[in-house]
Amino acid sequence: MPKDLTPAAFNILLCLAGEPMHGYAIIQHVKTSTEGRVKLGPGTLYSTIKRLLETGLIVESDIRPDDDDERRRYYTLTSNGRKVVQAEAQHLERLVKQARNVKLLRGVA
Amino acid sequence: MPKDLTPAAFNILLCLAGEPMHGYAIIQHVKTSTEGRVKLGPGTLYSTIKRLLETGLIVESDIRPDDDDERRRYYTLTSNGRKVVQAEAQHLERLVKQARNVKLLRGVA
DNA sequence: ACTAAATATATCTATTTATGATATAGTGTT
DNA sequence: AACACTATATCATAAATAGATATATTTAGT
Repeated sequence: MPKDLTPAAFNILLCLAGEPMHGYAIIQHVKTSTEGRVKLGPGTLYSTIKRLLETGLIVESDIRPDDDDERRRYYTLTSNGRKVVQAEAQHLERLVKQARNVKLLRGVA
Repeated sequence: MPKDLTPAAFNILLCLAGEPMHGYAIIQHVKTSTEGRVKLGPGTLYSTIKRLLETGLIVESDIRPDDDDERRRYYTLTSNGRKVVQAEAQHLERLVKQARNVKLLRGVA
């Protein structure tokens, strides 16, 4: 029974579900895609990445573009990581439906 | 600028957006409405309620049914609490859309 | 070439949250 | 009376987050 993801972990996995990415790119991707609402600091980012590696939800990959910045470390979702982030997304979807049911959001439930 | 809600705080406010409720009822409501996926323990519940009272997102109300259990303490959303939970719901809605965009969920974005 | 800003990862401490156990007591059922 | 359930509350611990600091590389401007 996978206990559910912290907000930081979910945001990171959501990025990686799009494409493999390195840490710094994740910070910026989260920042722009949420229009500044979510700011991952380095402390949260790297400690969460460490945890995600330990729990096998992501792995480091050596695939990278030619002439890429050597410092970058790329991460990809594992198949289990994908399952877990998908389950969390479904959970959030249900919460959003509930929010509609109590008129916090417009539209049909 | 209201920093965003913790998962526990969001779940509690989402309950109260439906109707005023007392603590123990919130625990059970969250449990049943999430089909057991979210379990609020007493530690998380009461410390989060305390915080929500301090930040003015909820207030205690003395309105209760006749012959109700005296021990119960009912809470209601303040207008600011409603605004904050609504903003968080909108944020979650965007995350769900992103999840659809990367094919973690089915359906149209 | 020199400089400054941005990129990139990593660690550390402090603060904030979450968890689970324990405590206490009222209520309802058999 | 005994028991399970309801109801709130606190405590100690553990986990997660935030923000500062450190270090080094890369890129852009002058």
